[in-house]
Amino acid sequence: MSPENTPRLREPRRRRDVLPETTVARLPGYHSVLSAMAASGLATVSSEALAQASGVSSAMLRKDLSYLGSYGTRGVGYDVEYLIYQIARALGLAQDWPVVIVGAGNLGHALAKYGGFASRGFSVVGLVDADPDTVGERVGDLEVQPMAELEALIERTRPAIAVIATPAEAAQAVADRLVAAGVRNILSFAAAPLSVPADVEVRTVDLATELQILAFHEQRRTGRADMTEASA
Amino acid sequence: MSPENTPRLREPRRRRDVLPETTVARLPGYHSVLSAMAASGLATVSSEALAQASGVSSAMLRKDLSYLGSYGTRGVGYDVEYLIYQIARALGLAQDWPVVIVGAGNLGHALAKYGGFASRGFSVVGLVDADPDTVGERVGDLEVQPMAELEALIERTRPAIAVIATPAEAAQAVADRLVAAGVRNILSFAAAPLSVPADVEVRTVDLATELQILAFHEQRRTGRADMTEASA
DNA sequence: TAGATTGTTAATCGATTAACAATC
DNA sequence: TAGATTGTTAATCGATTAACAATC
Repeated sequence: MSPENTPRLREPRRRRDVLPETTVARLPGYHSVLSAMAASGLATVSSEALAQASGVSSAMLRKDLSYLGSYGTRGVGYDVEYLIYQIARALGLAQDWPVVIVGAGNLGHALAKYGGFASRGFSVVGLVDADPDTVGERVGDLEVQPMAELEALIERTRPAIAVIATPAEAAQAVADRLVAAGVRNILSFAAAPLSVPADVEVRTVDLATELQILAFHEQRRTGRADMTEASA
Repeated sequence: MSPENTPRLREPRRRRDVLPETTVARLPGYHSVLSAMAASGLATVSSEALAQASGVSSAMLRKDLSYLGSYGTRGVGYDVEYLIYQIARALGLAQDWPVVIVGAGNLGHALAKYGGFASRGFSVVGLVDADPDTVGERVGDLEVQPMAELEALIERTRPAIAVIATPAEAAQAVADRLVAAGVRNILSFAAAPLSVPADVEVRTVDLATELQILAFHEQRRTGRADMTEASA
């Protein structure tokens, strides 16, 4: 980035292409709703209708789309196909991204076979596990590789993303090896804060925490005596 | 705060026990870090040390904890055991929450067997699937029930939370049935916006979207020609 | 008392919502 | 032209960070 005309002093909003993280997180949803609309033959859609179908407000939708550019027509709405194309381009949906999964337990196993990835442009190209009993097992058309092969596997397949599906205790060590091997994007299912260099993107999905958050709401709703209830 | 002197007109911050959603989402992390500390014999911890280990700033940690009450000692720090107890109480970790899973495909299967739930107070008490070939299959010590049994299962087990692990197309219909049967907390893995009454809590985890967000960053990092790069 | 560290208030930052001028 | 709807600006809201007085 920054070809020859380097920014003068401090650039006011870095480049032009910085989408807020919250916007990026919503774009896949718009894309999938639009795809369904296109499949049902819809040619044009208003921000109101698309927002409704996506479960957001129309103001937020228009704001989100405005970061991509001006692809709507006032008084008319958005061309469905064209908007699909623009969102796909922004997200990098055009290409196929190779993914390596570390940990072939229940979750790693399920993720490797998960159809939802392939359909959205991700190919699981490798699956490794520390347990010798699991190594060699066939999962879909992959064979579980030994942990020792991790670096060689990354070297060979050059994954854009690595998924950590190991126990929490192993997660940091795995992350360190992934980073050292050149991986810059990690999706972790381990309930442990990962420490990585600033240029590495990490997203953590902790399934038990998700349930915990819901349990908290349930507890509040049913008014557990020790928590709420103290009013006269 | 305010035991008998109930707030006059509009209460300024609803009750007293409203934790910001962001705070609730971080409490499980603090709890697990503290548990590890307790296991290693640590009796007391400062906000600085706990924050560091949890991957947040000490200011944010203190703010989060202050919503629960004043459980630290100035000049000293927090008593590890006591803080564990208070967080557990706030989150509802004391009790065991029954969970029903709808959809016994790759993901539902893995979730039913996932050890991370049991260890955090959740018991999977039922697993249903629409596919007659899957019904009757044994998963852990559960047997996959037919979809028609959903209401009866809920009636019998009274789950605090239901997990939707069906294809996106089926998700809304499943949610409707869950809500009608009395479920008030839903964790959905289906990439579809669910429409539910206001008193129903829904959390959506879309695995493909998580990868998509990372792919976006990878694309930006490697500077795909069509996205950025247009400057003179 | 001197040093450490909490709990809280105020400042900052970012994201969402509302409103409307531009324009099809 | 009259009606519809975008793209954007300004207002609001909420969450994070900084700072520090209270207090162990």
